[in-house]
Amino acid sequence: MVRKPTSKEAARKPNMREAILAAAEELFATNGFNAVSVRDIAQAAGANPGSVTYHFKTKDGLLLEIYRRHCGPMNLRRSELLAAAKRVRDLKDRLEAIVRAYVVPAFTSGSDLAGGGARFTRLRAVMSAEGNEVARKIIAQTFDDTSHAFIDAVHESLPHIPRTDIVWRSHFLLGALYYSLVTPERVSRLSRGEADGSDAAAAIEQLVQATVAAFQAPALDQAAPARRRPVVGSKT
Amino acid sequence: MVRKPTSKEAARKPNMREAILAAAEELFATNGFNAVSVRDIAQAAGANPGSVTYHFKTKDGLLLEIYRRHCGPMNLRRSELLAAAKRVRDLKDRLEAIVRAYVVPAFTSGSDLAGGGARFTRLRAVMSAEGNEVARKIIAQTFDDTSHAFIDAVHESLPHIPRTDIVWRSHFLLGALYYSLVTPERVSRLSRGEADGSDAAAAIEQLVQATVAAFQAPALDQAAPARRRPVVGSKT
DNA sequence: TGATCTTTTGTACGATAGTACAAATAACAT
DNA sequence: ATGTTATTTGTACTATCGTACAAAAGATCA
Repeated sequence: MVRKPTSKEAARKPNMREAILAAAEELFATNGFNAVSVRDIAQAAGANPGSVTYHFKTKDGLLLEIYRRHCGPMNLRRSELLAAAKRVRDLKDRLEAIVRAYVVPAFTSGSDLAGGGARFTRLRAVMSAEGNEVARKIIAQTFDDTSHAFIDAVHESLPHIPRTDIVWRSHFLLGALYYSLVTPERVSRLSRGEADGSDAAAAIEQLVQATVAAFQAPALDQAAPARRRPVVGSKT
Repeated sequence: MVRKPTSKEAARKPNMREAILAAAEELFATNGFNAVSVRDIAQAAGANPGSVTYHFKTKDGLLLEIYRRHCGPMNLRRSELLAAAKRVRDLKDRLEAIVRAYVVPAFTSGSDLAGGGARFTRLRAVMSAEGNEVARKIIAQTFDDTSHAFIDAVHESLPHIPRTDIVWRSHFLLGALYYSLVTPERVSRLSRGEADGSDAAAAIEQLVQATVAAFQAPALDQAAPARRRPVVGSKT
């Protein structure tokens, strides 16, 4: 006979574990952690709820595995791009390359995982907003090294800017990046259709351009609040 | 006996409704909508779960009321500040004043409500990330006018920048603003204690400075992608 | 004071949550 | 084919969810 489904394509789903991971990633990224039930995930993956328990033990374990899956590749990609960026001769071009090294992997995945890194980055944004404990721990111990490397690289390109300012500005970058992935439709809406918020390439270019300019802004010398500013009572 | 609690201060809580609103605001802003139960809110407010149902009917109704409470005052404040900003003579100063008019009310409340607008803005950030339906509807129909007015004002200050770019950059501003309120501790951590992420005044100054620079960045002419950029394969 | 209205409390109900676990099934080495 | 392991299914348990509702308590005013 020709070919019994011997080796691979035996079951309906070739790899249920992957299907569950992908479904969970998508659902978590768009609805948050608590709004999504294990049953929702199972259904989206065409699996049985018990199967989720089998593969990942708990719902937290599933989230943990999603992070484990992506963190390595994405940070590796960032390191590579950052190393390449630091070799750029022209100072202006170098800063742009550094920013790009930070932004691009967040949009275009750090591995061959289906759907790209945009989905995972969006998931990180949502978990961050929800104050998810599992995510917080992983984030701090996995991304801080990368963030520091990025901040240092920017600082080397802009030695006259205090490190504090660079930290703030790179924080703004991450916030802008997250928000672009969380509510892209707002860009389309506010631009009255002239721009497409879910166009990753456009988002990257806009983000890089804006961020480079922000980094290059004059330092904020907190020693001299000399110049009077428009009065806007600070109640805090 | 001295004084029976005759008129006002009869009940232990002078205004339970307000206490519930405040507690819900705080809990939603830090944990998200779905992670917080009505019982959590009631307990934090020193109330009975049934009391929440009595005052707000449903959990969605409670969230709705929080928005109703803040949206008016905050947008009013923004309008006032924006109007004042548009009267600033110097062009550079005007742009800064416009940005400040957008940022400041988000941090310092649009009313006398305890805790300030920072908490409400953080709540908006979290709801946005969670894709909350109730919030999405209100946001679109309540804040879009303000956003358009802001974008128009910036555009008038920078006529040579395409409106599309302004939209993107103001979107980044909102993302940065949100993120600063959601995870201020990250700033403290990455700056190794040199900066305090929860210092609202510092956040405002940094954000305004960076955003003004971003707005002033050269336009992104999508007609000419002439100049070669560092190669970073776009998988999307 | 007593009648009426507002607010708070206590309890309960149905739905759904996460997860445990035994039985059923598929995959595979021998 | 058979025994063994890996995976999937089905079901069930307990906890908690949002919310309804009647009774208690408090406030208001004739």
